[in-house]
Amino acid sequence: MNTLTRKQRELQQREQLFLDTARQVIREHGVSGLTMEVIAEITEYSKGTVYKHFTCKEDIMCALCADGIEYLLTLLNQMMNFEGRPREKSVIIALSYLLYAERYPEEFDLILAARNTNIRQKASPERLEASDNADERITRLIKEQIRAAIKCGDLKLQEGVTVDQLCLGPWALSLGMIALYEASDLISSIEFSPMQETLYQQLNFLLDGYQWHPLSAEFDYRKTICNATKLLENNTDAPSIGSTLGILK
Amino acid sequence: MNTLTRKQRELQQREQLFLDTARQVIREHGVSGLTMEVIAEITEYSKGTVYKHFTCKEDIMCALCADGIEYLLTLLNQMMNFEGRPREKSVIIALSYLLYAERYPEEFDLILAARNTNIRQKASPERLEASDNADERITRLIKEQIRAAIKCGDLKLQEGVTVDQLCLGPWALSLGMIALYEASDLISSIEFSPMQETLYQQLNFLLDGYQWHPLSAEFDYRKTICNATKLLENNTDAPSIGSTLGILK
DNA sequence: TCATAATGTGACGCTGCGTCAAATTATGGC
DNA sequence: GCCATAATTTGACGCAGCGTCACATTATGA
Repeated sequence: MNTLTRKQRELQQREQLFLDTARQVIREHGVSGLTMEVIAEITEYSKGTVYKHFTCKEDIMCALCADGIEYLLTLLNQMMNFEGRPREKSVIIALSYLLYAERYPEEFDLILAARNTNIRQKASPERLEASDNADERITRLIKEQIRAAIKCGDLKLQEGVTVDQLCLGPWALSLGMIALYEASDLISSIEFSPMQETLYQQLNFLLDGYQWHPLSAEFDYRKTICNATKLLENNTDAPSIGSTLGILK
Repeated sequence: MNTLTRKQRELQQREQLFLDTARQVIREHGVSGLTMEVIAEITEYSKGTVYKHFTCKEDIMCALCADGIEYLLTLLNQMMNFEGRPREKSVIIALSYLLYAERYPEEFDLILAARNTNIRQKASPERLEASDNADERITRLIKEQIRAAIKCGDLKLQEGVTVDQLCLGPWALSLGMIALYEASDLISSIEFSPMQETLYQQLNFLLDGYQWHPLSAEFDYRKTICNATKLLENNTDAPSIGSTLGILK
């Protein structure tokens, strides 16, 4: 029993090592620089061993993606403890997604890619489930805010509008905005203001449209953001995301 | 001179043939089913000839993407002739993007992929420019509506908000929503209502947030959509997108 | 009719994925 | 400590698909 758990621990550690290595490679050379060979070389294991953990490259990508969201969640959960109106918290959630993307654009490529049919078709069912799980936890967080807002009267569900749809709105807006900004060097027809600014503003418009109180005209969400951002920035650097080993500096 | 233009015409025709073939392959087998070999085989040319037209696979993907947007634009331009308030037209633009994605999900994968660094880095400068060009024309269309709305008093630009930012909002919302719905089978934590319904609703909220009149409570945009949708559906099937040859049914 | 230029071809080399038989290492009974 | 057996690790191998280029084919026009 003891032996077994030690083995399992070692396996888990190695898996984490592979993932950290993969993440590092992606940060340095982009998703296209990630190959199974490279992971094996850096970790000084063989390709075969890497394949004991992951069915294919796409499997690693999905795992990284889920891991990233998981990490975001730990940060968010910390932040959710502060006292504040539900709308404040919603804004923070949406923007933290963006902060993550701004800090690690290569990894955000992953988050977009992992929503792509071709990737998902190849990844193993277990990874997909893990990925789904991470998504679920993040949507739960958002939905909690919506429900809280409804409960305290800040928000009223209009006829024919569901909580799930309200959850999709800011999510889609953030995701789409990040995707567009990632490609902003390609899009010459738009003058791109700082992404944070634009998303903040559009998000306010959207939530104002929901009639989610306090409306942006009645409240200074900038202050909320400012505090939360500081909190996040202090934290993000600490450990390599998802790594308990800190092998990769 | 005459010979030269004939030659050029032939070249152009062949390029279109390659593109149509590639599109067809993607529709049938997804982006991952697209290989240079397959295109060569189907068209009964050799790989080398395909490479005379496109520098690499990513180059074809970018070209297809630009072509798709170009096609969307021709449809949109037709529709823009109807009498209507600027907000009506904006809603139509955003939703037609979605209709295109719903009809050809494989191709929408392309639109997402073409915004991805790894693809863009490989494509040729010329393709990127063509792609940028298509984007520009579509943003111009959106911005026209915004400016028209400002001019006729339906919309007032708030302090610190630019036309470009207002253009990014609905664009990001649509793009993000489509991306999320593409992955909806993976996301079990959300109950997905029909995508059109959700996007329509969220878009209304966003534009209401802009205080873009007439507000959704004051006007039935559903009717606008309904008419426009019919128009689009009749048209979309006619020619294979971008193809003047109609070789592929 | 033939020399020359333009165009098209597919065999080839390369990279990176994923596999699997063989080598290496760990385990546990004596 | 020794050996049989099981578990783990390895890297050579086969394969697919990309992109190239020397050669083959076709067009041009003198």
